[in-house]
Amino acid sequence: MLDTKIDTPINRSTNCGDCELCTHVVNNRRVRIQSSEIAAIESIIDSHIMIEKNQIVYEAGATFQNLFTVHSGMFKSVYLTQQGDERIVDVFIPGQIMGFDGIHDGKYKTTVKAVSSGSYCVIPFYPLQELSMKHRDIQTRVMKMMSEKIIQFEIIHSEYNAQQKLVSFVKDVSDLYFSRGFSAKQFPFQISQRDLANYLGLAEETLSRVFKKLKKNEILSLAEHQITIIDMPKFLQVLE
Amino acid sequence: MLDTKIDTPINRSTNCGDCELCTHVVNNRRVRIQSSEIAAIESIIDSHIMIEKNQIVYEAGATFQNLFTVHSGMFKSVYLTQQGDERIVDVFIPGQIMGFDGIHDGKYKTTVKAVSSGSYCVIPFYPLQELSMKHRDIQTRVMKMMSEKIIQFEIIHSEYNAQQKLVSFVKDVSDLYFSRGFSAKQFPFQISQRDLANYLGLAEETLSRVFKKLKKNEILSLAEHQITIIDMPKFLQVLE
DNA sequence: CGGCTGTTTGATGAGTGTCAACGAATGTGG
DNA sequence: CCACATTCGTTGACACTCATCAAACAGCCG
Repeated sequence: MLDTKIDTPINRSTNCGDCELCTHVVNNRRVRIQSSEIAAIESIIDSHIMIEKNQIVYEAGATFQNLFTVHSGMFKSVYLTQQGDERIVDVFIPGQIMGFDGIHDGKYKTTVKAVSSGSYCVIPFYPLQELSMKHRDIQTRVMKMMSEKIIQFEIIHSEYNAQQKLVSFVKDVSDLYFSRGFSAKQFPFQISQRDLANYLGLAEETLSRVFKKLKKNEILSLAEHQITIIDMPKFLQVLE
Repeated sequence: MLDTKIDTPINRSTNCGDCELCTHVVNNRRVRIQSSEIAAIESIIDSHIMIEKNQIVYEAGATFQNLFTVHSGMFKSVYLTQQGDERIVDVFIPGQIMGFDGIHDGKYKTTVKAVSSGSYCVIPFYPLQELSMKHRDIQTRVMKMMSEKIIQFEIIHSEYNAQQKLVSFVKDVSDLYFSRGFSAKQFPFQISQRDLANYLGLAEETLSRVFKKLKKNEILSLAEHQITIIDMPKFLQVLE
């Protein structure tokens, strides 16, 4: 993997037409779909809504109407268990689509909140479906995005130890930034260790100890809400 | 939950028009979509292909062309890790759709095999897409099924102990049978404990001990490839 | 400055994985 | 139909990862 570009650390964002709806990955790089279709999509979306930390994008139980795409910042999807505790089931970074869990029965199943301040776009679903009836490629894109999410979950459901869980998550974020032209080795990381531990199914203390160990072994460090992958080969070796 | 019907144990199957493509759940029961649309779907599918235990429905890496629906029996979806070991990432029973992991980039990501002998139907994807361009409801059904799968994975990714993992799986199977008019308390269960342990992320020995404990506590028993839920309230209590 | 929230550290134990071995069930070939 | 091989499930002993509890520390904001 090459490092082509290192830019300002906080809230790097996608341009319109760069989210998953309008792009797909070829050789680790994002490529746009046809511009006529992008124009059609742009005509229905509502762009760049600013949001503060901990504010809500959509709430579990609310009527499903929209999909959303992250423009900048990081978002978390929270599921409330029957026992009443919150479990973070997904984390989103710029370009990713949120809201697929609402399609099934017309109600969102999770609550999505901003982890840090950021911005997002609104994609009204029924207009999007109208477009899908006319543009086959748009229908295909939506299904492909959902398929990708299914694959992501199939493969996550993996038997990793604590260190591998963390490294695997950091690698996913790294890959996503890289596919959008940012540095794979250094990027913003605003999610709290508490939230991350919850998402990875670990105790907060365990996660803290794993970070410490990774820093001691000069593999990875976290400082000022910024991840630095110190030694990429060693980093990747953790997952073997 | 009421028990309306107890039938022969092995290989109970769905009728055509009863799989997830043509039905949705209302109040724990499956209801069919419009018959004109079912007819359209039936015109493109290839029905009731018999298959023996361990035979392959589709293989990881093969070109995506079809979705599949289980008609009878049980199927497993196997992912080959980079280290070369097999992890079972999903399990399917009658009515469920297989193959969504192929849409994303045109290649299946997992291999699907029959756990027991059974039968399945083939749904060619591009003809299905053609239908979706004309029938909005069909497009919606496909997206809803994918959404349901996403939700299923979001919620699985849960922090259960060994006993809860098993009970949760058995409950999912029970619910699915019940929604199709079969007994919720007694149903066929042909998957091997090895496969099930793999799927649940447990050691085979641990799973065996959990079954033993559940039997001792008169909650659940497994005999002759048949699950019996002995005490439904106690059974459900395990998940609290 | 005090009161948050988020992170770190240490001590301890429960839950599971691993290893080894055996028994039960199932399949196979003569 | 029997003898053997193979897969599948069971049991016990042990080690290890990680959750839990308790407490202190660091950073941030009013």
